[in-house]
Amino acid sequence: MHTQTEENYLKAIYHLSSKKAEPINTSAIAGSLSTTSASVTDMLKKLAEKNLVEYEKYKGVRITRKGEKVAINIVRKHRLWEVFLTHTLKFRWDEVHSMAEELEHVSSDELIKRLEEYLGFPRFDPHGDPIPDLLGKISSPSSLCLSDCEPEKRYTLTGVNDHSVSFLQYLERNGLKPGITVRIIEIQEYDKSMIVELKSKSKLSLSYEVSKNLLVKNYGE
Amino acid sequence: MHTQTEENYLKAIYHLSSKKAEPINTSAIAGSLSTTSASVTDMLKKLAEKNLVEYEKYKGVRITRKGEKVAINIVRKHRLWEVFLTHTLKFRWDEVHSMAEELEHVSSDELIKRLEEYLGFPRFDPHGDPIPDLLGKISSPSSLCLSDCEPEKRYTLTGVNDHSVSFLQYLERNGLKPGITVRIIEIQEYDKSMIVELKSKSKLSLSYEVSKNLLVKNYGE
DNA sequence: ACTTAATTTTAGACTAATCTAAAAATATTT
DNA sequence: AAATATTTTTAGATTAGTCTAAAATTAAGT
Repeated sequence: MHTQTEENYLKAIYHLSSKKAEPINTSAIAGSLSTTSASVTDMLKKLAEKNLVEYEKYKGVRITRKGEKVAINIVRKHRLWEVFLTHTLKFRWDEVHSMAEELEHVSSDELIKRLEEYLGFPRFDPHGDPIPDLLGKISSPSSLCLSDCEPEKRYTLTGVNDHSVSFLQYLERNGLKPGITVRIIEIQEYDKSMIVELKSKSKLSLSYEVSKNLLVKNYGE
Repeated sequence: MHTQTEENYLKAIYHLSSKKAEPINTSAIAGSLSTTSASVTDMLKKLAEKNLVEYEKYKGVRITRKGEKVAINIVRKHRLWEVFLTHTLKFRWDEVHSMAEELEHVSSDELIKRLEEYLGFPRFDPHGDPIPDLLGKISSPSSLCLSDCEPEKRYTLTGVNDHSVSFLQYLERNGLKPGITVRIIEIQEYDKSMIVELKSKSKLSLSYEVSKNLLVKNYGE
């Protein structure tokens, strides 16, 4: 259907579109794919030719409905494979990204349908990101940040804003996995760091930088 | 490590080496990869450069120890993914080949180790072909052909010689899956066709062409 | 052994994706 | 608004893989 490279460009443009305002400029895409602006320009022409993006010289690019459908399907595959790798094969959540980057390009849609069914139609991947369904519908993830939460209450960890391996490994080392419950003991005024208690009764100090990158929902919801 | 194309060439040369006598000639490789002899020649030079094959102009090619290691690892991945697709995701055995052709190029060796463990260290794929272990060791598959078997005895179906989709679908339609038991009722002298009885007591006539392509072991062994 | 046939390799060209360096367009600063 | 800086695009080259058509080599047939 489309080459792996085309799929990676579309995925990058799709992700950038949901963060920054459109249109997306060339260098942003080059940055997120670790390539040069010259290469991006070439590819944008090709994608525009196929009606996957709307591109005007020097004006940046926006993804079309058609391109978005392709991108969402890649994201869907990526996140389902991540669930498979953590849930079925017991990889840690900081290990799965690069493997899923390869698996997401395996073409069969029937394969991914069966995988989804086998995994029990999960709605979120191990990092708390929502998994698009067969029609491309995406349930909205929790948008509540731990940094905006109140002392004394309990919260369930649902996802992260920072997907970097180093952050995920930091969480892993401190027993902070998705699904886990924390109770905020107190918030320090001077640096906004907070002390939380885990289920195991052990206490943990989280910097503002960390709590800002943790997504939660109210306990019991 | 190696490109997908290089891996496919090595796999083809490896498979040809186990069927025909070495050295393997250019057109045989071209045939099995549906490409041209010119392309094969180019690739052989590149593989020879990397010490993956021994190649001498006009003399054909033979795979090296190093090349064989790479090829066996691809075969290992291919067959483990086939087990996953049939066993875990419930695909029919005639459906899995093309998907496994893509999955076999996913690079992570750790992934395949975990998959093997999850599947319970299967020794044969759904078509009865042996799965190389981590060290490249391959247990020898059954080499007993149903066409060489005797009337009145019972046999367990273990594999096939012909891996074509049409043959596999023929078997599927007639309830002939690996693991199934058949009893030979009689063998016709004039065309060597045989009548076999399945577990369900239903009788089936198999042409010599079919029985020649079915691998079995003695029931109970 | 000599001619013909088949196979294999080279030569040259093409596509996809990439790069560097230079040119063009846009944005920013004073 | 002119000068400078930044961004983006073009131009030209490179690598991997592929092809067709022609040349070189090996094999086969009489």
